[in-house]
Amino acid sequence: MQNENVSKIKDAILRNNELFEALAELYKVFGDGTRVRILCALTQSEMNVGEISAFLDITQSAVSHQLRVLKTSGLVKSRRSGKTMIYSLADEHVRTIIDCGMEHIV
Amino acid sequence: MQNENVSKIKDAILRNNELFEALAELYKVFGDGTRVRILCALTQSEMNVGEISAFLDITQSAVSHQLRVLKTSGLVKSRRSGKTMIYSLADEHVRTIIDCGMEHIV
DNA sequence: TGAATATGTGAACAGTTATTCATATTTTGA
DNA sequence: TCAAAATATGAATAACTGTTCACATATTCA
Repeated sequence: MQNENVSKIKDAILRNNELFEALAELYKVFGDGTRVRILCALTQSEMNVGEISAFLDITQSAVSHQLRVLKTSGLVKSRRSGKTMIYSLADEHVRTIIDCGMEHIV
Repeated sequence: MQNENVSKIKDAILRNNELFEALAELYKVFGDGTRVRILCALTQSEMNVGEISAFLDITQSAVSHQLRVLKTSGLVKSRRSGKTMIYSLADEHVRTIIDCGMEHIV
């Protein structure tokens, strides 16, 4: 009886699309080479847009567009420093998720 | 001098697109609601195509298409049992990656 | 203030992708 | 062997996404 309820709860959770959609949305952000490279660069140190652009050899515009995606999804944060905007990882989860994926690849 | 070399190595790695492209490819697979739901369903127990289709209320064809993606990318494996094909998670990494993402959401 | 530098943004285009529909393939059981 | 059941697959369509280009915005410093 207890087990039956637990099972029902599990089913209810599994049928709940919202949570999985949110999970998929998160991974979707990681599912782009440019964004992953930006995130990985930021695991080393914070950088401004120009530095990211030069370091990864990606157009400034493309970097800016992707930084917006990353910021909107809460993976990076930014602060202004004079004329430049300095970006950094929003929290440690980002590092963890990257490591987690790397673990599977290597 | 040692630090300089380490730094150069880090740079070399960071500039290496292939690894990050592979990482992005992996996450791209998780970046779809249907696939995530299938994977999550399989964390509970192995299932055949019809069961997955009924359980998640997704067209048999759509499930089959996505299972192929999941299998090609090494996230699920399958075995035949009579007329049905039973799918299950390929390894524990899948569970770990899902948990890792969930951790960030909740 | 105004030029220069750094970054953000909108539109457009090209490429990718997920679903559906129809149909092919494979296996079982009579 | 043949019909039925289960799964796979190819083509087509619709929707989404990343980059580029041109330009807007914002900040510094002379």
